[in-house]
Amino acid sequence: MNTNTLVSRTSAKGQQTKTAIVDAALGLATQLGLEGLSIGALADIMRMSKSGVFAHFGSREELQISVVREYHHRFEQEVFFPAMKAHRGLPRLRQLFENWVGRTSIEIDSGCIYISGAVEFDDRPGPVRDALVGSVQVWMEALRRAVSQAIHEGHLRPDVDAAQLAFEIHGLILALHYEARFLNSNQALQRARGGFERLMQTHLAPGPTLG
Amino acid sequence: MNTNTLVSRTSAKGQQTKTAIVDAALGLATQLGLEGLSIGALADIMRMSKSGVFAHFGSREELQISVVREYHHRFEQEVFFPAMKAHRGLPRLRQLFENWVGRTSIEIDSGCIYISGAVEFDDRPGPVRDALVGSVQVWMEALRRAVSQAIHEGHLRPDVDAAQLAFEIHGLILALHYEARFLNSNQALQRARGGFERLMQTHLAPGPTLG
DNA sequence: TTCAAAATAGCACGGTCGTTTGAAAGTTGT
DNA sequence: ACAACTTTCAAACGACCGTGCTATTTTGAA
Repeated sequence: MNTNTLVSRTSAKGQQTKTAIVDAALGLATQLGLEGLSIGALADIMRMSKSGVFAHFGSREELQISVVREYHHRFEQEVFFPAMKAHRGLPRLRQLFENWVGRTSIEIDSGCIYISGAVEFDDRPGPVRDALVGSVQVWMEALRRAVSQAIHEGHLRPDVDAAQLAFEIHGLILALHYEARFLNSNQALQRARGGFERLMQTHLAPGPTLG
Repeated sequence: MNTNTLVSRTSAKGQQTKTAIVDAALGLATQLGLEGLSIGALADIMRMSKSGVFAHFGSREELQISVVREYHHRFEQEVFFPAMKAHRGLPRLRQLFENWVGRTSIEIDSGCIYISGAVEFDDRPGPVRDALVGSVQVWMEALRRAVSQAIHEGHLRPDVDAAQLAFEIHGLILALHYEARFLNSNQALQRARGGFERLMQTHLAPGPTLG
């Protein structure tokens, strides 16, 4: 019986080193950006030849896309899924934001490729940009859904515009990233948290739910 | 009488073409970022030789710094100074934001080097980063001052934290730039304006001043 | 153990980059 | 018009880039 299809022809060792390469590439990309990611530098880190690294992807673009996918996966694991354990509505939205802020804080030393990638690829069409936009939109949609649920659960006022609130939350994260990472402000974290709290207070539904 | 100092040795024609080069360089940098700014591409646009362009600056870094300074100058002219004609306090703050939003909207086709530069240079120390940080901080300080004045004029409540409010306004601009330019959202402009209005309403001082 | 397939290495190509050098062309004050 | 100076050019350098070859080593299953 033929266990191999025509496409799948990688050995166990192959996949193993490939994920190790993507791992290192993600580390490089969070520091230098997806555009700063070079196969030569990656080969040095991996102690491999350039062509050895290259063969796993076939092109630099494919390598960049692999990095985007890996980042997407980690973002899901560290921000999205843990927050799903919180109660639907305001608690989950709070947890979502807190996880997001936590990740952004960690990334003060390393950078977020959803942010750096947006700047690098906003004028550069192609599959890398498409992968980036796709990942970001999945996450944005999840955020919007969490806001909507907080409204429908009666935690936030029913006249709140979910997309508008998500936009403003996004802005807080972007400002946190900007001021902490670029301007070296050590107050940015509390500013972002404070902004979120004020945002929630403003939109809180009246009634039995306490602030 | 010696009219020339040791350093100043540029002719009228020299300055003229230099500013023309910086002009073109700014256009290139707003599209491709300061890192994407290459002397070869610039020479093609100017129909000059690479070394001809290069000679005006002595190094790529100096060219980038010249671009940052020119951007700073235009930002002052188009955002800051016009808003100073509005009445001190809330009207001036509103005008400041509106001019900023207007510039960011225009830059949806071209990019803001205060934003792209922050991403490109947040991990790259050196004189270019220093110039960028300096310019941004001057502007941020001006924004904070405008908020403070709106508080002291009695337009905003006295317990408002000026730096916190400036942070949140900054976030709205960043989100506008991100979603309009990268995600191609055509609602981002109204989202940013709406966020600002809600921000003002929330912090408005009670009393004779109407919303 | 053998053998085909997969992984990796070595090397070279064409390209772009910032920068240097040295000479030619242009400008400017006298 | 001449001389001093500035601006511009062409060419080349060394470094790095992604990529395409070919050969070698390693893997994994029969």
